[in-house]
Amino acid sequence: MALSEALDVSLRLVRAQLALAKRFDNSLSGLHGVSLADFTMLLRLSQAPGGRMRRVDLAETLGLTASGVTRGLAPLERIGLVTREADARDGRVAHAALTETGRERLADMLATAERVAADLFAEPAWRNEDIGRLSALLTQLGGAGLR
Amino acid sequence: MALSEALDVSLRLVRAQLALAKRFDNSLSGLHGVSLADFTMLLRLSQAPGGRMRRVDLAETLGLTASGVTRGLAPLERIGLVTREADARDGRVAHAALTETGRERLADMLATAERVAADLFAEPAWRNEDIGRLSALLTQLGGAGLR
DNA sequence: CCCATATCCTTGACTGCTCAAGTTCCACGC
DNA sequence: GCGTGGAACTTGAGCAGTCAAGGATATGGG
Repeated sequence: MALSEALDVSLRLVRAQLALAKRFDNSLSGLHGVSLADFTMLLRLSQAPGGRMRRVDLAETLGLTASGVTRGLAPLERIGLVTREADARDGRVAHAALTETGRERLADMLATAERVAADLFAEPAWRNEDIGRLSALLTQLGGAGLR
Repeated sequence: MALSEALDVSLRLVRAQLALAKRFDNSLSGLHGVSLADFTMLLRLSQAPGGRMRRVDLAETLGLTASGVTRGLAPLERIGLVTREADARDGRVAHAALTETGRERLADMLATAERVAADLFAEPAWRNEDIGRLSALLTQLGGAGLR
């Protein structure tokens, strides 16, 4: 039973992500005690103006539900990398904000994540051009095809 | 803080997979009551000679642990899509085998999965050439860089 | 033959997410 | 001012996977 190339590439992508995520998870948890999901949360926070975001917006950019964010943020708050800040104008919203410690620890995590990523594309010697191509194709897929 | 392209594309891939998997999950569970993981298991089984595989080999090709396979297969056995078969020569190994029902149901699932995949690459009108390129790049990533 | 070691598989405890329900708060029409 | 609807968030229950430990069977060396 032959699969179409579209389905084949979809399954290949799922499989690749599984292995890739494991690599990041192993390095990050070994060296910093955080998961890839934790790291991604912190990174997204750091990219937001002021290092803070409404929790619901954080969920949106991460592709999680609001409750996923609540649960994921809890341990990061407990260990002091993130704080919860109330909104002055809207009593419903709570912001998640990187602490100074969070920013410092994130810098270390980022260094190891960069190393893992570099290793990943170094093994069969990727050309920069191909990394860019892959990036463009994934963006095309994620941008319009997925919602 | 600028990310390297290698790290950026890694995170993009993780994010794309999340959305993509949700799409497949929604269609498959809505129409057939199975998850994408279930579908993938059945599909891999169907690709093996005789529609049967040692459970440990199934784990390997799926990128799961043996215990993940045990847990994932259990409900499929309960609803009669898969059976457990003992090995005559080696008492330790158990095979998972597609039943006739499993084969029939899988054909339906495959049709909807194909439809989802086609939709995915139809929205911004992918060129066949680009799908092939993406496939090749993911293979390069999954083949050597990840294990 | 028997013991040591290794392989296959399952199970218990845990993690990280989901969905559904509930709480609190805002905004709007009257 | 006051209900009504909706948005932001949390919480309980459940599902899908992990790891670590354990049971059963195979294999190879004395």
